[in-house]
Amino acid sequence: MRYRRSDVVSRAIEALDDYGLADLTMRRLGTELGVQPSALYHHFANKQTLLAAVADEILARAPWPTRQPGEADWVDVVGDICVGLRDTLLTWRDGAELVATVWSFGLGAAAPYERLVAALTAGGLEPLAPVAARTLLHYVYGHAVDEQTRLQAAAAGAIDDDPRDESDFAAGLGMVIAGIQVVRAAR
Amino acid sequence: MRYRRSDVVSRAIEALDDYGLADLTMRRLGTELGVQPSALYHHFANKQTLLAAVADEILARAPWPTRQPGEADWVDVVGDICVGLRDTLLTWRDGAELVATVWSFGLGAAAPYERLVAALTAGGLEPLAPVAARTLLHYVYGHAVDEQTRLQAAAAGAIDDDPRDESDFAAGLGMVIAGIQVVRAAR
DNA sequence: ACCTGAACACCGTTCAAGT
DNA sequence: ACCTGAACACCGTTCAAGT
Repeated sequence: MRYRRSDVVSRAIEALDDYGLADLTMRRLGTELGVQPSALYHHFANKQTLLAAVADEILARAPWPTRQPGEADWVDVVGDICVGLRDTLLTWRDGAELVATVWSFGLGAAAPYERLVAALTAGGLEPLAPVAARTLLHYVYGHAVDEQTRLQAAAAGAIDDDPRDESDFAAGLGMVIAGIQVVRAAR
Repeated sequence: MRYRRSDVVSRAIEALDDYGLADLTMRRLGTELGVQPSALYHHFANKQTLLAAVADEILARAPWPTRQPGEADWVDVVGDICVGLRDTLLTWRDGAELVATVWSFGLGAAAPYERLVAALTAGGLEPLAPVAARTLLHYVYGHAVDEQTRLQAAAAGAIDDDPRDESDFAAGLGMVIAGIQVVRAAR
């Protein structure tokens, strides 16, 4: 019954996918591990820290985009990052909500931001890179949270299923990227 | 000690501003009103419904933009709506988080979306209006949540104060609006 | 180093009963 | 119509003590 920090994180990801973020409690996770809830506080200072580790692990398991900064147009590299991020968020139940929250609180999940800033900087977007990266992330997280919430609400029968397909995400992403190109050209 | 639904909502807004969303509990709100927590369930089916009513009331108290659809360029009307929405969200503690969540769950807070769709439609943006409106809202909510979270984290001394001024919001908003213009012209 | 056991100070929600 | 009182099934977190 002796666990390492990484074991707890792995189990937490499974519990997230099985029960959802609202039911990912310290007590339930303890039960899942066959351990008292208080034992978790040996590995993590508090629940927020544990959730940050889960968000980071979700991002670490994401596949890396094939086209690298420098190899291709920044528009393609940035598009790859955003599409890949969205896929990863939707892979795990409540993944978008969790990662967005952890990032907002500044506790972790910084990888997508850093990758976007790197791609934009390599594309010569400095000094616009930070604003552009955050704008892209706000769009991706906002869209993914909406989509995931709607999917679950529909599954629970709470609201009628109003399906918006993947082209919806691509359309909005196209707008944001086009906007970045315009502001860049206007400088 | 007899309250109407609207009295409860008003008190809930004050409690939100005083204690924050995490501490806006049914029990605390009951105490605030001098009433048992169970009494609140006479006015609202559950906490989610109460929070939706609070979000709607926050939006109802927001000042309306001066320039109306048809009177001015859609770019200005849309800009007014987004700036006004951001101001309203930042006026109340955790306002951005609350309104964004209620909207995501489809329980309320639909006014900004409807106003944006109307402005975009009046500007001849159909059939792009719904995608454009959601993209704008994802940006505004994402940015406002970030800003509010950072302000509170800094106030609590959790993270160092890394101030980003209002021009940061305007810069991102300019990108999104420019992107909408591009996609429109490309059709 | 890792965990137990017990406690503290809370939650949202239900429901019979009161006025 | 609006509220009380009591209960149910939970929370996150702390901390002395065990191995």
